[in-house]
Amino acid sequence: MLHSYFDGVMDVLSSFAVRLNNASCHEIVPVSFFPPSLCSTSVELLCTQLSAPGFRKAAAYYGPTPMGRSLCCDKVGLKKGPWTPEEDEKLLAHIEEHGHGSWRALPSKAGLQRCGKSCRLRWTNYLRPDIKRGKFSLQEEQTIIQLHALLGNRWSAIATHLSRRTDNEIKNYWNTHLKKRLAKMGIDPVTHKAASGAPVGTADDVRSAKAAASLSHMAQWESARLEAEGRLARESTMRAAASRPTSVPLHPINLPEPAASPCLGLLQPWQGAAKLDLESPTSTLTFIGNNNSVSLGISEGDPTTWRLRGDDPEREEDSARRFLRQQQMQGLEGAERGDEHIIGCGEEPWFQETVGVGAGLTDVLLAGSGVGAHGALECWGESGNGQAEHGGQVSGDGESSSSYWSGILGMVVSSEPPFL
DNA sequence: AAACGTGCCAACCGCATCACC
DNA sequence: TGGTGATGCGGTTGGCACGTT
Repeated sequence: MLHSYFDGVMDVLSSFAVRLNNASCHEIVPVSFFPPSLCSTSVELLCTQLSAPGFRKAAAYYGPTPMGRSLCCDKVGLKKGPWTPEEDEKLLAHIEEHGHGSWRALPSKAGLQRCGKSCRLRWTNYLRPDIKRGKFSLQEEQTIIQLHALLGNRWSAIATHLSRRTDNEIKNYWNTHLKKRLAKMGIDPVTHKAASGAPVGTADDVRSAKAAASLSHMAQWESARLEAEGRLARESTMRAAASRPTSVPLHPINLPEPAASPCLGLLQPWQGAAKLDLESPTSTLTFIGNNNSVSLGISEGDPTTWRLRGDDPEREEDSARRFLRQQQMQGLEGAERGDEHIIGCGEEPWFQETVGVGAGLTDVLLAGSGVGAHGALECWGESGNGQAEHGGQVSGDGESSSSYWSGILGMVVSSEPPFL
């Protein structure tokens, strides 16, 4: 049995005359490849044969293992670990010239002894030219916390709200910094609830309850808004496509892959929605309470400005009216009292211009809770190194960092996970 | 100076989902 | 419609850097 098995292995390997150098036995054949009953001497003997010219790394192409599971290309024979500058250079040069195309095919084309998966990761998490690196700003931190409260560990969705940050970077930052800080403050970083017995929430239960209600409502609000937006976006796209010459792109042509809409990104995890075919870096929704006039729009900031706002006022108003009715039925006051709620990426220039520094999701989250302005916005002051991060309502009186976290605390305390 | 502990982050792994046939 | 390969995503790990003892 054993004999025939390894005969089979050798036959298969023989069919691949892959000549590669400098690979040790265990680099070309995974340990799991061998039956546990095989003694180490036999393994070494077999390895010696496998290491012979013509057999090296051929196991990478071998099919089912004795366990019946096919081997992934990156399990065997290919280089792992940190990337060298030379490899980076090769990968960059190849992608700049040809694009990445099929990641699986890329390594051989680029002359890299890596699997496609590794190349993709290296590109998306490190080499991509539009990646922002370095210290996270307070605003980015706040955005991450807010979105995490809404989305949970959906790092890719969160990353779409933090332009130029990768999901991996955000995930790492959360795990190494933010989670610990929340935990220190007595907040469960998973549920964003006050941990039992923690000092959090003892000051003002009513306020906490309102914050929870606000956050929960926020999720519902966003869901309804996105539903309307998604429909509008699809319709607008179709209209735009029908009326626009085909040579006029929606997106800058030099963008290889337009960034997915953050807000549309939110929609998917919440509603399990299918992919929408419209991308924009944000969307805005404005309610003006007195006359129930509503504008629902999707806009994209510079340099690629195209607006759907007002494309079809009747339809937009219909969507928003329905949403307003829904909110009224839920006893929501915020949408009716003239507040302007705009959700988006707080760090984006368009966002700053539209709603002012420091506003945005936080406002919405805190609207009606009594926490808002003093809870979170005023405390956006200084980062750890003392550098002013935001021009908004910085207290400037030394509260800065601590009050910032107090604001976060007020926001997330006792909140319920959305849509569960 | 050495040993040890901790923080950090790039990279890996496995599963889920998508796309294509 | 099911199968298969490609890709995306989130959890986890390995190893380096730095601080502490």
